Amino acid sequence: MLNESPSLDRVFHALADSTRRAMVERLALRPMSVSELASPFAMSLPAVMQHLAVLEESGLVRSHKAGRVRTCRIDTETFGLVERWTADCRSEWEGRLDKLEDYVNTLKGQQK
Amino acid sequence: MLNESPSLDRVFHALADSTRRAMVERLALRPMSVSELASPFAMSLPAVMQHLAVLEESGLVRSHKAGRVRTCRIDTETFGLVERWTADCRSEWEGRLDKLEDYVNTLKGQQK
DNA sequence: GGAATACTTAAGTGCATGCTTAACGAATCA
DNA sequence: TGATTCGTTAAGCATGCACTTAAGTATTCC
Repeated sequence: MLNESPSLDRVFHALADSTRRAMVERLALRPMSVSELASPFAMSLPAVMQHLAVLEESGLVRSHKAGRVRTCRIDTETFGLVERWTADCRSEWEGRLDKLEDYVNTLKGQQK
Repeated sequence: MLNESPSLDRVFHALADSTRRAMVERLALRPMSVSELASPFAMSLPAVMQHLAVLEESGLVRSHKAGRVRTCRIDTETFGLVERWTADCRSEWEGRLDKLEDYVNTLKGQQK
């Protein structure tokens, strides 16, 4: 299993906060400005900016500024990191279960 | 999108630490005792126990004790939570891109 | 029974995280 | 030009996290 720990640390940590996940869910609907993104959250704008910084450092979100407006969008490529890691773990485990099943079947065959 | 925040918080937080991810990767190979699980890590056993507690509370790992040995195994069902959430975000986003593409194609058609 | 094994609990420490308020900067509008 | 809007920076604070060491508690082995 390939070890991309530093970025996986960042990605999972970014997603471990429900405010940040809600921000990602909002940005999955469409790109939006910082203040529009912030509007449903009962916290100060600097707090939202800090969450946004965490999301950007993780690679889950990108943004660019035009005039005084910063527009944010999600970057689905980074979601691939998460999906790949979990799928790798799962397939390793399920492959093992299959081999175990084969082994049990072999034993059953020998008993006859 | 269904909001399973409390458990998603726990699951993502559990996976945000490289030691805990390495523990999960080890347990994906096969179930093992606490001390075997702990053996490759350069930290005290209590530290490993604390990581294990986080993993168990998240539902990613289960364990049971027989005699003085506690055996740990991963629970792939909980991985489904992660996979579902990320897939939901991705499909929401990609659905939007498709609709945008349709719209662009409509405009192109109108130009002719 | 006594020693070794396999965990478990408790308490403490230093650093990271998630906020806050209070300014400040820069683009747009009247 | 002056006011407003949109975002940014800085500083501070309470809480949480990832460890540590030290001292337990059951089991199993000899």
